[in-house]
Amino acid sequence: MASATTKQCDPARLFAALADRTRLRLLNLMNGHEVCVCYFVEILGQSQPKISRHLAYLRRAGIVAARREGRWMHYRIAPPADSCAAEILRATLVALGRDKAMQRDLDRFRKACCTNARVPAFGRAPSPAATASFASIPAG
Amino acid sequence: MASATTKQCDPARLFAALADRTRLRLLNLMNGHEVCVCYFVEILGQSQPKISRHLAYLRRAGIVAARREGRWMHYRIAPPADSCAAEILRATLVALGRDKAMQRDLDRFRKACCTNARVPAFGRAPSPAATASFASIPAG
DNA sequence: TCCTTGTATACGCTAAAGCGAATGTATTCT
DNA sequence: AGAATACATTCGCTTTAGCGTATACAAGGA
Repeated sequence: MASATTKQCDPARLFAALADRTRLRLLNLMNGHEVCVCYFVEILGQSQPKISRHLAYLRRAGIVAARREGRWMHYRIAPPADSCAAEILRATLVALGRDKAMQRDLDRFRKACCTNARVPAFGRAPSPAATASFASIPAG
Repeated sequence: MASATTKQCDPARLFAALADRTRLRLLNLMNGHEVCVCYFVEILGQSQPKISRHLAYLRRAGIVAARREGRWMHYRIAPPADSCAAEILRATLVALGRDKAMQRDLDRFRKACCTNARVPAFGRAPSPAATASFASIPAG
């Protein structure tokens, strides 16, 4: 209980975490889902270390949380303890939902989920599971 | 009218503008007021070029607007055209209002406004004028 | 145990951000 | 016109961020 005062409400840190397009794309994909790293790599078309580093960044910023399942790591959005930070993140996710490129990412994500077993890149990776979404986005 | 589609809704740019403590302090002071540069310099205790550069940054990001009055420049928060960006900015200002250091800045600002003519640093600078505030902050 | 798979981290590099100091520019005062 | 005031911009420097490449680690399968 010593660290109950979460103390991480420094807004500049939060904004620094959000000030990168790749990280915003990751957050957008995690909006409402718990996503495996291999999905990020496939959908964003970026190198695995790059994805991994940005996920670590988001994790250190207290925005996302991770869960291991065998060899796979699942990432999800973690509601910040500070209500103001949570509100900013919520507004951000809504804004991302309006971005064309972000919508295309989600389209590819949905398609990948359907054809999971058929896409070689995903191997035997478990399918993404739904989480509480911060902002409901009409699908298209 | 050719640039009616404001197009500047790139979230990463907005967050980059917000990802600096000095700029957040400036925005906080502008919340509800149109503020002269000399006030920023005095209250933040930072060099004038530094203040000026950060104000220029915020202006290029489309977050603040400036108005000249004789030798003085007044800066104010400019509501972003994009509603999502505006919402993020609003939430940000609310968050800043909870920050201790930001509250102290506002205290010093209010005190400076009262003793305007007596503080040498302000010379004959006009007093700040109220603007629509994005987030009402209880002065406690 | 060795090999493979999925992910994280370390390293070296390049580009960009932020800063202080100096200088430039616009406006007013005398 | 010349000096003073208020602010903006430039320059050189240091720090930091992001990237690709290579490597380390962790778990499962053979």
